[in-house]
Amino acid sequence: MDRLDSSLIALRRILRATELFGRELKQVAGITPVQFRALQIIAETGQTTAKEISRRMRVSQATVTSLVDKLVRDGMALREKSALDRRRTDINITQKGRQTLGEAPDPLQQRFVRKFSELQDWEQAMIVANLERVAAMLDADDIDASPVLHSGEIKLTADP
Amino acid sequence: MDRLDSSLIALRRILRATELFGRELKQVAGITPVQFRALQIIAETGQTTAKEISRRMRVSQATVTSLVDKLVRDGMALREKSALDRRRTDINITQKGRQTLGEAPDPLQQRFVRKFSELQDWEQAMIVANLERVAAMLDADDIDASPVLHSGEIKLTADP
DNA sequence: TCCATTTACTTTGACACTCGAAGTAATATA
DNA sequence: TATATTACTTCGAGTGTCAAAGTAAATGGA
Repeated sequence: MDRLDSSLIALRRILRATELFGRELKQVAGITPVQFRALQIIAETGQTTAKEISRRMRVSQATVTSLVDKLVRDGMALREKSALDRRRTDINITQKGRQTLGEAPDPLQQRFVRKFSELQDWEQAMIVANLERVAAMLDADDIDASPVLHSGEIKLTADP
Repeated sequence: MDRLDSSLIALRRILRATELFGRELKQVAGITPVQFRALQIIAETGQTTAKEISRRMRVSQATVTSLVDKLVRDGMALREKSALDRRRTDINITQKGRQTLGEAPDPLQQRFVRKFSELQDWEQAMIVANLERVAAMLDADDIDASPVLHSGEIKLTADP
């Protein structure tokens, strides 16, 4: 088998691992990766707006509404009309939301973090360089993702 | 920013690129990545069974049924009772299905393939080694994916 | 041969993610 | 003030996914 095939297979394995992780998260923490990511965004500052989630996750506002519906339903978040601009709805994280975030295993990332940390310094550097190179080859180099291993989040480097 | 963050970000970029590719494919070719992958499996031998698709994509048979329903609805595939074993349903690809496969851009993979092919031999070897290492760190090393950049396909190394 | 088991697949009902289009409410602007 | 823009929700719809239950066919004893 040639190198190209090997590289594609390795990529697929990486994608597959994240997919399986999603199911794991759902089972263990009772929250889906997408909801988890939204909750993370809310948690960053304790509150945010639908618009902001929509922008950062790159999904429509309609999607955010249904997403937040579920978080509210499950007691992880609260909606509150903004006092400053009453068109806005501030979305706040609840105690339970924080707890879920804290307790959710994020097992894929933990696994990776643990193993990565055990590597020699030069090995880490090499892996980072190669991963970045692959990302660039996928033409994903116009985006700037956060250091969280989840579907959804994305930030344009030249964001307004 | 430390190396760990950098590596996670690079991984996220890779995941994100495949996600965006999925939407691109849907827009351009009118077929979703999952359906595309199923069609590819059918196309490999011209026909296959639901069981086989289920096994290779690692989804339940119920999912395969609804997936194939859509392919049949869209004229990409046909069901036909097997003559040998009448419990079975052979799923055949149609002319239109082949055409879709042929014309679908699969842009992410092409992009990657093109750029990867331009690399020096030793660079390719290094990237493969590093990707495989990362895949192993994600604990995905008990699986053996096919050289196709899509969600879904997966094959156990110790498949019966 | 006959019945129980296994195998292959479909149906049903359910949930999550996603969107576009249309609607509501509030702010900004000309 | 009238119009436009912004922020969000609602509604209707498509896709992916599964578990559980059902149907139909083959297989393997007794």
